[in-house]
Amino acid sequence: MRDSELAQIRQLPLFRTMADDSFALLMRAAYDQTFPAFVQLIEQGAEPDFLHIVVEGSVELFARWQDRETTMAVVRPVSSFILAACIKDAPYLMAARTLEKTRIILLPSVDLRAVFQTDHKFAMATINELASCYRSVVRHAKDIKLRNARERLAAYILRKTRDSKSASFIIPVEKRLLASYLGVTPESLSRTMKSLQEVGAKVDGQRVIITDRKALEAVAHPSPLIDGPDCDDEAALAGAALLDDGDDDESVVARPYTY
Amino acid sequence: MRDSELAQIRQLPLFRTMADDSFALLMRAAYDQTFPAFVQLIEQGAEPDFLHIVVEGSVELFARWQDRETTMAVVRPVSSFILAACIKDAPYLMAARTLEKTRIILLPSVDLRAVFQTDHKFAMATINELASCYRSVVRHAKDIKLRNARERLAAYILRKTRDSKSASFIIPVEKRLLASYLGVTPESLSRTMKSLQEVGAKVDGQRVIITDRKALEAVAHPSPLIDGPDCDDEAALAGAALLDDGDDDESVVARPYTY
DNA sequence: CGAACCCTTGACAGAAATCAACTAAGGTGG
DNA sequence: CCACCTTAGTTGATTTCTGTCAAGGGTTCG
Repeated sequence: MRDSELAQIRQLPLFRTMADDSFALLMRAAYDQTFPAFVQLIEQGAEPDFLHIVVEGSVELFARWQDRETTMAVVRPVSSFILAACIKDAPYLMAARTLEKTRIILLPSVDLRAVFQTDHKFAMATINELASCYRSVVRHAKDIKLRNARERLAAYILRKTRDSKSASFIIPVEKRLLASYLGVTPESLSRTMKSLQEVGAKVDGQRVIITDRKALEAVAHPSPLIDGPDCDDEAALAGAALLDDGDDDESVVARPYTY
Repeated sequence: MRDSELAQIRQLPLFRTMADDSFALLMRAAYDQTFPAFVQLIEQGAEPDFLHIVVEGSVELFARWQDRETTMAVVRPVSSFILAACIKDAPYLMAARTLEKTRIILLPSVDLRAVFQTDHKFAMATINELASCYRSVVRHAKDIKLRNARERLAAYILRKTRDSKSASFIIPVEKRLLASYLGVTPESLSRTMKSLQEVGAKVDGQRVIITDRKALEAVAHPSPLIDGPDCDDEAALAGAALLDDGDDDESVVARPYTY
């Protein structure tokens, strides 16, 4: 593995505080692999062999049931995913696939479990990571249960432009994926998007332009208790991730789901 | 606080493995309070002062947005809730109210944070607890996003009778609350319940009787990746909780949400 | 160029919410 | 003890939202 990646991983909140030799031990058996686009990395129900860390590219976490699928999150560099399954050594609840050519570091989960048995700092970091992830899913569940499709989309748009000066942004994923994340069909998303033109959001291809933020806010009623802290972008779908440690309600960007 | 409660709490997975003096320190400043029914214990957005442990009675965790409410979980003895908020020292994402006369132990969250800085065993237990809670919410989100109301209800009924010999059970909460948990209106639940008569589930007041389990399964397609491990009951809404440690996919009963 | 795929649009169907009325059970107070 | 009130639950009528099915436009890529 290249030193530059190693350094980058070392700076992740999860690994930053741990002892040098713990880190070395963890990385000793690590793999560094690059996958093409649209490769399924893990299947739900499988046993967790590795903690995954996205170094370049992006990964979709999704869930399947019968013939249906829903995307739960998109993980971007540099973040880990499926931490919880690795910790519990229990079957993955979600599946994962690359959305583009993606570079992943794979840490054997046995090593992971061994190391946080001995390295208290690492255990503390893990606690923080898990608590953040937990809160992320709770917010997602609240979003889905409390708002309708229109309100969710409006809220998403506001999240994506919250702390940027700009009144427009590029949807960072295929619209069908955004639809799935928001819990609607692509057709519904398309129509809903159109209907938002009357309340302040125009769409042009992958670009969304906010024409009336106040009006949008009147629809979405954004709340930090659903949309996350002010500083962060949509953790799950936007998320350039973060070398920053902070609390999920104070950091620059909250960590995406970890599963 | 009475010794019997103390012993019971000590046996919780979260506290069982920690050092005696850590436990004593944690309990030193603990309150033991009994609340009447329908008292709001915490409000969403508030700062977490105490980790709550339900000793007797039951507590609803719910979320609010605009004029809407949705119940996220019901916590029963002996379980803690709002662990994640206490750890992160970040605002509660959910509110909590008693559903009946309820006895609660309150542990100052500053003590909590202090103790797992020093007690590695406790940190490990916290990691396990959080990972379980995380997986619970993921399952809830999957349930909501992947199944429709009818399928969710059928799955709920199957969960409630999964490992019992009996073909019937008593709905442990008001139906309106169950409706909210399942993400539908009370009217919808009532109608959906009725519609399930044709596929194997009769309802008589608070009692649900399964007349054709196979037919119900054909609707619900129960899966451990949504409905939880075989051994457990619906963690959130059923949950007599558990002095058992186990992994959420192996224990007798998974721990409810912790927030 | 054609095939495949994403997105959009339209027409329609189905699911669930809303509004309203009614029943039944439990509690209160005369 | 009974009239009265409140509230949970049910049922019916209707609207609203969202999904489904089908078709067409636009892109990309081999």
